[in-house]
Amino acid sequence: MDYNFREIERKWQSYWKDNSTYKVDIDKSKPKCYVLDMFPYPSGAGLHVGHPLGYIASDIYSRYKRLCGFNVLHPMGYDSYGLPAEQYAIQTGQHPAVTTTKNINRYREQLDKIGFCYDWSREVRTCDPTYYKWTQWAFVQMFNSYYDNDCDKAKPISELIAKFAKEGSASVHAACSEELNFSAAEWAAMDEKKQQSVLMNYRIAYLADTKVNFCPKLGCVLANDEISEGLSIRGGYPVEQRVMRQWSLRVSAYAQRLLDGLDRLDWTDSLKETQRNWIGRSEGTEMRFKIKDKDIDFEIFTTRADTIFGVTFMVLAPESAYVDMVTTPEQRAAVDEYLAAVKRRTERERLADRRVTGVFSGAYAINPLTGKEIPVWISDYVLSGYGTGAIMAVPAHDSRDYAFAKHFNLPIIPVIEGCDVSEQSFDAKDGIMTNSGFLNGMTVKEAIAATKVYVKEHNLGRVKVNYRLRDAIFSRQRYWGEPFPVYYKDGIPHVLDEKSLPLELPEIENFLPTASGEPPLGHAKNWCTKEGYPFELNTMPGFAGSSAYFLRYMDPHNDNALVSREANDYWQNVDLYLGGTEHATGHLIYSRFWNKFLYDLGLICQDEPFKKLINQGMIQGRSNFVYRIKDTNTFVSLNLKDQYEVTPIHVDVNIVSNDVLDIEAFKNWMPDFKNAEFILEDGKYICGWAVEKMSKSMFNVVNPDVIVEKYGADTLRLYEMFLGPLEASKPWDTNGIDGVHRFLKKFWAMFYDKDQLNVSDAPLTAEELKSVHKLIKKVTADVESFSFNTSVAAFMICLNELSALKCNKKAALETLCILLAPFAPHISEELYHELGHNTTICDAQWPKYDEQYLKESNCKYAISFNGKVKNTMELPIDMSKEDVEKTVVSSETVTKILAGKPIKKVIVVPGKIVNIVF
RNA sequence: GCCGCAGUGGUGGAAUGGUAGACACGAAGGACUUAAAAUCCUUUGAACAGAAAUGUUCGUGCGGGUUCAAGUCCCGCCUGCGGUACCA
Repeated sequence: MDYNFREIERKWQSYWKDNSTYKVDIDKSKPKCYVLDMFPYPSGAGLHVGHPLGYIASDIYSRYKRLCGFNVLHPMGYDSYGLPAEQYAIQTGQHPAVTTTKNINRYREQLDKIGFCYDWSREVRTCDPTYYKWTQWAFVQMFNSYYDNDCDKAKPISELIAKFAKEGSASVHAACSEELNFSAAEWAAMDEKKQQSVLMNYRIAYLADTKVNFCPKLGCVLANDEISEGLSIRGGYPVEQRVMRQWSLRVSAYAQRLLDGLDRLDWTDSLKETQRNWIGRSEGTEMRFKIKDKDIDFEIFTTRADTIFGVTFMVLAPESAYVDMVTTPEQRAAVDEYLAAVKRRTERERLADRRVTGVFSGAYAINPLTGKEIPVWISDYVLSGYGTGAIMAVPAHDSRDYAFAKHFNLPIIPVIEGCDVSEQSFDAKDGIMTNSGFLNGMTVKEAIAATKVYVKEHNLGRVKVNYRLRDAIFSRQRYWGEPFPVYYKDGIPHVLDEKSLPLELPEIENFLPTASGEPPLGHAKNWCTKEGYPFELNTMPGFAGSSAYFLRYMDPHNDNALVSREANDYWQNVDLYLGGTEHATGHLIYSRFWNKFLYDLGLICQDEPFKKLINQGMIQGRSNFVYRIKDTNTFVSLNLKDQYEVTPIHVDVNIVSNDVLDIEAFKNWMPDFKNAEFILEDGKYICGWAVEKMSKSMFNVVNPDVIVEKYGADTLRLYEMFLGPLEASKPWDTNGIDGVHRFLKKFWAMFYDKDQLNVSDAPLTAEELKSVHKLIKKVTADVESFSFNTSVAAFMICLNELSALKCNKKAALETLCILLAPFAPHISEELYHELGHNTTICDAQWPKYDEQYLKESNCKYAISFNGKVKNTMELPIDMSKEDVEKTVVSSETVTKILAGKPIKKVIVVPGKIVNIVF
């Protein structure tokens, strides 16, 4: 019987399903291992061949760990709330609930064909009320918490209220939007509304007027990580700045912990670096500048306190509150005009057009160190959201200040010895200070430290750490998301109590977003509490549901808690997390924040959610082209195309095989090509190719179902791994798949003859044992280090060796089955079963290799002369270094090659090389 | 600009400082076959020499260096990819 992968795969997939083979429960007798894939958005396009890459890798690891005796949690679910799902629904004119269910079913169907070992009984969907109850619950916890900077953790807001009542704000060091100062008496005097608005300043989930990125086309605000270069990542629509009353999460309170936590994680350096950049810690000095003749001082932030003697002007961000305070009557008109012009510009225009603009405020500030008067300008190159929204400008040593100074003809004073600032600024942080009073002669580093001390001693400011990381804007003016468990009473937001959760998303007819930003939930009927208090109309963003799903998998059906203490104590956190790099600054920041918050509340036992993280590469498309001769319906093969004037046309890669076009299929592909004619080479039409993004419009989408149908899931799995290193991006190229398929056919044919297994009970010979143990060693090491491509190659080598030895022995097959099971579970399961086992291969044990079989009796030395290898020689393995040297040097070949030349040195590396230097 | 990663045959890609190109694809030749498919075998980095076995030289983006020995380590470039950016 030939290798009938269709029947084998169908058989085992239904067996695993019927017997719940991969269902896991807490089992304290075994060590746990939690292997997780980033769960997918069920998009309308279904899975293409790139999606399963990471899933296959994690599946291999899960199966391997299971065979090693671990109790492996390997779940899967769907991130089904949020923009992508809703956009798809809008585009197809259907209700998102309908399309989401449909898409999920399609995903599941495709996933099932690949033979994953997911425990589907633990599936979660973020749009399911039993799931989002816990998303809402977490929000309530955040609303009821504040961040205490003294203990560096989140605490109940009730403790803060008690402190306010006792001693006012004096002893409170909490993360907040704005520093407030009030006494216990003042607190007591505040009415309910005032107190609530003060508390809002401290809550971890808070409501505030915030400058947001609003995308009119999506009808919705977006978080910073959802935007790139002024355009929305989803859809690529323009984004503008607006001030809106929005819910936010105080992620910034966790900036330092998010940064510190990275050191303890087994993630790639590049990903950690991306997060470090995103968090953007910068240590500097906050300094107070007085305005001349006015009782105003304002603070600036700088990392280059050393350059204070080079300050020649100040710049305020246009949105800064100081603008209004410092502007002189004479300059009022000019300033107003400038502010209006800035406001008109969209974020995108501002980014695209970086011309220097600005206006003089009329005011002068006093340099606190030199006492000199310096003009105060207003310009949009200073950002209101970073630092204090005001800077001291040192044109000699900052390229932006330099451009501004040149444009407006402001003085430039260099303060570092020997630098030339006639053409450009000198930004480097090294050199010796000059023109700088008491700093003269110091290095930049010393000067920064000295200035900090000076500023502190003279009470001119303080040392300050700034972070680029902003609070996460948490409201979306969209329908398809978690409703906030919030109602308004006299305009004051209140959260629902736990018993009333979940607050279910109401059915509405018109769920379309609006360009003005009115939330669609405004259309919902009776969207209020029993008492008639209106509910919040915004919904939560996409990352809400994905921020704690890894915890829910531990205990997915628990009605009383997000995760029980018992389940969390056992499963702890994710041992291996697999997904794309695109989540580096979004999901992977938010979920770490969310997890740390729950940890602070003592609800979970680990403060980092993902111990090890691997980013699988993207699979790009490999497009094929045909070449149409201009103004004809004739197509010319690739290598002849230069003789004609041709237009390349994308052709569906599914009708091309090894770059050879299926001409009949092409004629039937589109009506236009029905009567196409061809100029062939060697009787074939060869197509051109290029690597592009995998997309429908390039006709280069390859669907995993098609591969499974043609070659089987085992071949697909092996091939995706064989394609190259897991972390590398690579084009999908079907050209090599035959080789992997051939391997499985050979494997089958070697042990299966006619209608039955043809294996002997004979023990393995030394050579066979060596081959098998070499494989065990290699595959074990490779799987541990995620080098799946080289382990596939190792299987092929071993099979070739055994085949050359005509080894169709039971002992060899059994070991091969177990080793191959993680990679190609169906064929392994079938052959394992045929060997007489009546349990699944999951009950087998990963084999251990034995060094004694790998030992060689002889050892091959490479003999090199001056580093160049000229010969090899086999010598007994137990020979001493000295004896090897003697034997080699006295050997005939060496004597011949040396021909009497004197030997300077002989280097012997045991088992490897003998180098003779002459 | 800054940060990170990479550059090896016709192709995808292997190589704890120790015989570069494993394994696979493709290609060429051969076997089986009426033929094709499938399968199997041989060759396959380049150049030169040789009837042949084989030998010689050159070869991991470029230029230097360390070393008996460098794809691998160090310094200086070039190119490509990814991230990020008026962040003071």
